[in-house]
Amino acid sequence: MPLPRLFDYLAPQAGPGDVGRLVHVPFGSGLRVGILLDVGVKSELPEEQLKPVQEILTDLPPLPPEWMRLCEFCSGYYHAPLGEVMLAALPAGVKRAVPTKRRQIKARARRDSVAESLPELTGEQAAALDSIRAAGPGFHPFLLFGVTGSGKTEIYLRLIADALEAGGQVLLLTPEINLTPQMEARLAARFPETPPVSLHSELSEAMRARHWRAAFTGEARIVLGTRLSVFTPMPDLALIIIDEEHDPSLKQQDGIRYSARDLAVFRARQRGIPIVLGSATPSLESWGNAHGKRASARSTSRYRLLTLNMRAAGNARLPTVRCLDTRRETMREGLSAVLLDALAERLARGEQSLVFLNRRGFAPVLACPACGWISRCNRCAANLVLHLADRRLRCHHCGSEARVPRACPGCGNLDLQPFGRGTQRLEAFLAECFPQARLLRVDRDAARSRKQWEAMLAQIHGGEADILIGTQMLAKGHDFPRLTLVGAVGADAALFSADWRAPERLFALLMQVAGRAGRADLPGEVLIQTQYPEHPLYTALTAHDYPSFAFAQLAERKGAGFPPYSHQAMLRAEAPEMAQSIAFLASARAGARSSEHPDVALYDPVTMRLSRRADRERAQLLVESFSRPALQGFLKEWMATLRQIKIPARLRWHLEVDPLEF
DNA sequence: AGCACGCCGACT
DNA sequence: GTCGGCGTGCTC
Repeated sequence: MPLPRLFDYLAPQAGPGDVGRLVHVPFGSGLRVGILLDVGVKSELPEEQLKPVQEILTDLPPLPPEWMRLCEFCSGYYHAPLGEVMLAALPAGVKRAVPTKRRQIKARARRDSVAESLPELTGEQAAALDSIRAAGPGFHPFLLFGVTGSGKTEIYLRLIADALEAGGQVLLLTPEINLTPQMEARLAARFPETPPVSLHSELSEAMRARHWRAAFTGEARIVLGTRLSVFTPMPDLALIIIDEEHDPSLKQQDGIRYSARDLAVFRARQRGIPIVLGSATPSLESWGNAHGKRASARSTSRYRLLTLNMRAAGNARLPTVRCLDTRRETMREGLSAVLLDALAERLARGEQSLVFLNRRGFAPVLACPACGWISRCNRCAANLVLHLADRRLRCHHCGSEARVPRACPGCGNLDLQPFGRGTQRLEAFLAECFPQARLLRVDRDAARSRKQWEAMLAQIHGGEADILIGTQMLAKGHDFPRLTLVGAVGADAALFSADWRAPERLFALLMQVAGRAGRADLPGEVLIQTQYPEHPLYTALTAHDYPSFAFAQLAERKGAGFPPYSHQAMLRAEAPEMAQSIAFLASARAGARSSEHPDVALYDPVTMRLSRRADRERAQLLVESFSRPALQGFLKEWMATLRQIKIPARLRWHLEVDPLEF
C-alpha cells in the first residue's frame, strides 16, 4: 500500500528463498497482492494479531535483492512509501492474481534479412567507442555528447553488440518511445536473433506483462523502454543506455516523481556496469558532472565526456542557422518575408520545409476589443485557446471546452478577435500564401492517436507534404530526408520565462528542430525569427556551440546558487481555496525544526505560476541546500512531521525532490 | 490509498 | 422514518 510502513504476516511455509516473491494477503476487508520483503523476523505485534499469508505465488521467480535495493533507494531518495514504489514498478498484468499462461515472445528471427554490413565509423565515433571499451567492465558513467546526426545510435548499437556477445542484457531508456519507432526498428534489424522488447504505456497490459517477464527471465536480451522500465529486473544486465538524457519526460511528473536517468545511474553503480548518457544538448546536471563541477581538491569529473562534433552520414553538414530580426524584417501574419521567400524556394525545388511553432490551436486567446472580455477558463487561471478547426475554445490545462461564442458574452459585440498565433493559424496563412503547396499540420490535435501519427509520418516520408507546420512533436528524433528548411517562430517567450530552466529547454528544443534540416546530401538551413538575435542563447545556437551556452548557463547558476550547485525539493499543495493551500504550507514550514538544520533553507509559501488548475488552488514551498545529505536528512525528518498535519478533506500535497518545473 | 464506521440533512 | 454527505481512523 502507499503507506510509509510495512506489514507483518504469519507465513510458516515461507523460507529465505521466498524473499522477493509476490504473495496474496488479507488486508483490511479484502485480499491484496504484496511482496515478501523478509522472513524469520520477530514482529513487534503479538502473534495473535498477525494474519496468515494466504498464498505465496510461485509462477514468477522471486524479485532479486538488487531490484529491492533499487526500490528502497527510490523510496528513500524521493520520500515515497516503499510499497508505492514497488507496486508501481511492477506492471499491472504481473500483479494480476491469475497467473497468465506462458507464451513465447515471438522471436522474429527473420533469417532472410541479409546481415547488412556495418556502417563505417567516423574517427570520432571510433574514438568514443574505444574509450568506452577501454574502460572495461565495472561502473563507468559516460556522457556521450553528439550533435544531431553524429551517429550516437551507431555507438549504442556497437556497445549493445559487445554486451550481447559477452552474454549480457541491455537496457535502453528513451523519453517517448511512441515518438521514436525507428529506434526499435534499428535494433530489430541489427539484432534479429535477439529482438528488443519494448516497455511503454501504450502497450496493452498483457503485452507489457509479457515483455516484462521476458526481460526478467532473461529470455529477452534487449529492453527498450520509457522511464518506468528503469525498474525492470534483468538478471544479466550488463549495460544501460539513456538516449536523450536531457529530456524532461525522463522525469515522472505525477505519482512518484522520480528521475529515470538518476535511478539508472544508481542502478549502474550498484550493479557495477557501464552506463552511457547520450544527448546533443546534455542536461546541465550531466554537463556539470562531466566537467568536474566540484571545483574542489579532486576535480575529477563524475562522468567521462565523449564528444561527436561531426555529422556521420557521408558528406552531410550541419545546417546553417541564422536569426531573422523581426524588428527589421517585413512581417506578414508573424512570418518574415525572408522566411516566406525561403519556403517558396524550397517549394520550387521540390524540397520539404518545416515551420516550427510550439503552440497548438489557432490563437492562444479570443478577446473582445469593445469591452475587454477575454476567453478565460473558469476552472483554471489560464486562457481558453481558440481552436478554429472544430470551432471550440479549449483549456490546455484542464481540458474543459466550450463552443466559440458568436458574440461577446460580455457586451454582445460581434467582432471578437483572436490574439496571438498557434499552428492552425499559421497553417491557414500558409495555405493562403502557397495555394499550390501540400501543407501538413502535425500537433497533438492533428495526430491524436498513434495511428494518425504514423500515417502522418508515412505521408512525410513519402514526400506527400511540402510544408510541415508542427509543434515539438516534430522535433524529436525523426529523419526526414527531403527536409531542407526549418523556420522557428515565436520562440522568444522562453527567454524571459520565470522558470530559470526555460533557456536550457529552449536551446535543446531548437537544436533538435534544427537537426531535422538537411540530414542527407542536401544542405539544410534553419531560420529563427526573434526580436533578440544578439541574445547569447541564439548566438550560441547559430554557432552550433552548445558547450559555450552550457558553460555560460552553469556560471549563471553558480552565481545564483541554483542547481546543480544547490539541491532542491518542492512541497506543493492544492485545495479548493488558496488560503487552505497556503495554510498547509505555512504549518509545514512552522513544523520544520530549522534550527537543527542550519544548512537547509526554507522559503515562503507562494502561489504556483498556474495558480489554479481544474478548480484547485495551488501553492508551493521551496526547500534548498548546498549539501545533498543535509537536504535528505532534513526531508526524512520533515516528511514524518508533515504526515501528522491535519488537513482539510480536499487538500492534496506532495513533495518533489529535484523539481524540474517551477 | 481504500474502506469501514459514524453522526447530521432532504427525500419517500 | 431512510439514503447519503464526508470527517476520522485503521489496515499486520
